[in-house]
Amino acid sequence: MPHEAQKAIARQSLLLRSLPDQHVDTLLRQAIWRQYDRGETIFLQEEEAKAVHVVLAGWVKLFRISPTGAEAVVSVFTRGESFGEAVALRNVPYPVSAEAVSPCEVMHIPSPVLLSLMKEDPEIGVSILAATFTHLHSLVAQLEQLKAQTGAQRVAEFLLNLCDCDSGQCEVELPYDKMLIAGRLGMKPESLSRAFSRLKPIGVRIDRNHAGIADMDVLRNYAESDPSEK
Amino acid sequence: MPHEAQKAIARQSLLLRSLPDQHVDTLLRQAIWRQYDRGETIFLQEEEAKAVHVVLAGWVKLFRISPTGAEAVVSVFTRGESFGEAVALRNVPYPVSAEAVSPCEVMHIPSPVLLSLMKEDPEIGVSILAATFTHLHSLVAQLEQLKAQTGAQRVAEFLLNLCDCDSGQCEVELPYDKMLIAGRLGMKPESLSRAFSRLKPIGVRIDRNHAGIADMDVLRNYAESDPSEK
DNA sequence: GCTAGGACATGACAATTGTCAAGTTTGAGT
DNA sequence: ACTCAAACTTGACAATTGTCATGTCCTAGC
Repeated sequence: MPHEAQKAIARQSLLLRSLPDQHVDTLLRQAIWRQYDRGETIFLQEEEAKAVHVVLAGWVKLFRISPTGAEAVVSVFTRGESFGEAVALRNVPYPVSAEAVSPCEVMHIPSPVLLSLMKEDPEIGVSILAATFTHLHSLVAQLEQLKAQTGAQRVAEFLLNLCDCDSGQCEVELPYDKMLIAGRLGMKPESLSRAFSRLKPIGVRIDRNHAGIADMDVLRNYAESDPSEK
Repeated sequence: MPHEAQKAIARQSLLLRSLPDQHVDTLLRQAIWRQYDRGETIFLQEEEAKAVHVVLAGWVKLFRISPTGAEAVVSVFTRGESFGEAVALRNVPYPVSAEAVSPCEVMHIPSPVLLSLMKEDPEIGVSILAATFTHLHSLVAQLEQLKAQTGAQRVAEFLLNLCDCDSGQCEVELPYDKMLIAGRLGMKPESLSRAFSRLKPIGVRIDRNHAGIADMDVLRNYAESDPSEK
């Protein structure tokens, strides 16, 4: 039972925004609208994909549990972002699990609905590819970060991506748990704490309540400088 | 001027093998067939994508140069594998560069050809999504490795994926430079050397000529065990 | 056959990160 | 207001990895 506001968010999502209104209406009409509590599972790794998911509110994490039991966070999505496109259209098992990390509203588009619409208009395929490419690109960026930057530099880049403004002093508010941030950046919570300590000398001040300020230019310079110069 | 053998390899690629023969013929007829020397660039990061690429022979690496100048290897492709699908169909710039790391034969399918065929048959879109999903999946697997495994464990998994057999003693042949393997696994060449040393006690013996043997079961057990137990 | 350069191995050392073990802070529930 | 658990910080220590330097092996080119 979606509100108009929720529909508006869905329409603005990368997945749907370039499609003709008529198709979007069709999809929204047949979508499933659900709420999730913090910690609730949306789907599990190896489960077969039956829908594409669009986050309308809150935060959702995608993660993998390795054979050793360690959790690796793959990505974290919020309002207007979608995931599971490539998997849903092929009836293959999810390579990751999805869990709400805050109270969430999520729209599910059943894959048969998407597939049948795609047969009518191949443009749908392009939209799905667009969303999938965005994910590919963000994974590639993450790989580069992990392979070529230190922990503190990854934190600096994470803060940069959080802010709307792109230069000068900026207010920052961490969107979720530091434990989750640590996972997302591929480190232990203790290392994240130390990374924040290292950023203090360059003017980053974020207290326990997860808010603070930082200078974007200084951060960018730090993130892009050679690790061996420090 | 493709040989029949090359065409056969192209037909077996993940990208084309599930398409009707008629479409494959159309694509092969309009494809561009090229050779590359070791070290030659196939395309550069930020360049606009004009084609999808299918490797017919040799090895191609995709990599990014970070702002600091460090190179991060994203993936390495060989015979029957394709790349650039999601980018080519959207006229966006490549997020990575591509370079031949051995003498190569590569087939290029111009994106307009693919796009126009896709309008006739949406099934093409599904094939492209299939290939794109494979890349997504492999990037996710790589992220998990980097975030949850030690260097030596990543090497063990790399060796596992090289072999056809899945248990017992196996012959292994490293497909390319150790420098490149190190990049692919997110470490320095020196660390790779040390990782190989650590695998010696569990029966992995690979000499300078890049060939040797290893026990798959022992390797799998090593790769999946908790790093802290060692 | 000789030579030069690149790939690779190894040792010593420094920097980074994980691990373990305290302590503090915070917030939800009583 | 009190309590408890979880999130977070910090310190000490160990393990891993990067860096630098050196030496060996292999190969392409002369």
